[in-house]
Amino acid sequence: MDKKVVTRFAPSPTGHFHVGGIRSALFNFLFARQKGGTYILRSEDTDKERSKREYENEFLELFDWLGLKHDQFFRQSDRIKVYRKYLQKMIDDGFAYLSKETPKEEGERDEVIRFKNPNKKITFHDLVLGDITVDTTDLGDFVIARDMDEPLYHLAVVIDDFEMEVTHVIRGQEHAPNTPRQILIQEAIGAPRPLYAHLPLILNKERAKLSKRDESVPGAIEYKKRGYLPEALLNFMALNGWNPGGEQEVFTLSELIKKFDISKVQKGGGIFNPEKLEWLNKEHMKLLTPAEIEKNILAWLPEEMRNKIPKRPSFGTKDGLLGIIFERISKWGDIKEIVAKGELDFFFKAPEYEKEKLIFPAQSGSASGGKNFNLEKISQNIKEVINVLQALEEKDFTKENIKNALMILADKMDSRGEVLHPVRFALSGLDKSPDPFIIAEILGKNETLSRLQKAI
RNA sequence: GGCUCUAUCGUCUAACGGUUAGGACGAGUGCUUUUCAAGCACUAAAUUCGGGUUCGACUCCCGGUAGAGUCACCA
Repeated sequence: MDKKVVTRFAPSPTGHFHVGGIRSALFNFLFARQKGGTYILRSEDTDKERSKREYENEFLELFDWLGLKHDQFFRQSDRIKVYRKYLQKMIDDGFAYLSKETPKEEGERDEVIRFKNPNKKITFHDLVLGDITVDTTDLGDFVIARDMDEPLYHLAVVIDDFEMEVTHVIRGQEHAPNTPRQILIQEAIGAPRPLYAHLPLILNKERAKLSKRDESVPGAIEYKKRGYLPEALLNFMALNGWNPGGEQEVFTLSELIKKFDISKVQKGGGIFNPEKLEWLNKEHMKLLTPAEIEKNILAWLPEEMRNKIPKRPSFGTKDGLLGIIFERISKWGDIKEIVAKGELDFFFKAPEYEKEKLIFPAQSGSASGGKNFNLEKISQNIKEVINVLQALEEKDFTKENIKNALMILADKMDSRGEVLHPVRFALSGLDKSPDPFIIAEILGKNETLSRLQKAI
């Protein structure tokens, strides 16, 4: 029988968590879930100077939002006694020793604990990279602890993975060169060697590793703040450096759990592509139920709009107000942007505009152009529109009926824009807007007629 | 610089000795009852370079080149 799978993701709370870490966490999570194993989250805060609880809280919030639920949680600063025990044993067994030092930098001790390097070649098998051999002689007798109560990263990691019975160490490729020294420590404390899988790095546009200080790609929690969908982000991260083989690109978390295959992980690093994330997010939004979409759009709308929103019968449909907003965004946060640009204002109050703008703009390249039209002609057209719309009953004031009525008029003109544009502009006050029929329906008969009247 | 790793369209990737080298994002063009958005269709776009091995190489081997990572009393 195989041992029960145990994976772990071990971030250090020394800065804002970056998106690259999401994928490491995700792959550990996927692998454990798929194998019915355990997924451990471990906060590596042995560096007292730089570790901050606020950063830990940040990634805790992030994983909660993403739905990457861990089975166990550990904090290394809670385990100092454990490390001390192993440290003492290593010293007793001659694998480590106290070393007198001359401090080179401020804060450095004059006595540290060094690992007695046996200076040998270590070969380990990597599930992604294959066999890797490194001569550890270059490492020298490296420092494993400042003192008995201040272990350093490599020591703490090895002890924790051993005690927590971690079977698979899945982490970023930047750790690959460090692996041999961790193996050395394992051998010294008699720990079994876990299976390693070093993931390709996620790079920024400059092809450099994503880091906590990177400005070009925002910190992970930003994606929550900007209204991305957790599953979309996860889906996107999964597809950077891994691919199940088919042509499907949109996956839910449970599909990812089923399809994940560590042998299909890429070797080379991949650049983080924000446009693709944007597209994928929209794809996941389309998977939401109408009720979920309504709830989210309403939640992201400013309060004053939310309270005054015109709820026509068409409200929740593709051609209703929600539909209009939905097709213009690819993440919830975009709502704030279109609101800021004033693109929604006309639904809430009659637009102000210069009357000349009612004139259908001359088509570029068209010989006849729009010069023939003047305000009188436009005014005449709008009057006819009003007459036609008057005839519609309040209950029949729907997109289809309005369109049928107006198109008859529009088709009589040299160009449909001669009537369609002034109507659209009178209703919206914008050069670019949804089509006039939809706007009219959303506004309702009274408001539509009043705005047209005003235009005249 | 030493060590380690990597290399298919601009980007993410498929093809694990035999394909007109496929898909997606993005871009461009066009269509769709004015515009915008959305949608649809089409187009352009890649095997880093040399050598081998083989009937046949994106695929295997060697070398060059390029890129990345790592060499802390950080993780």
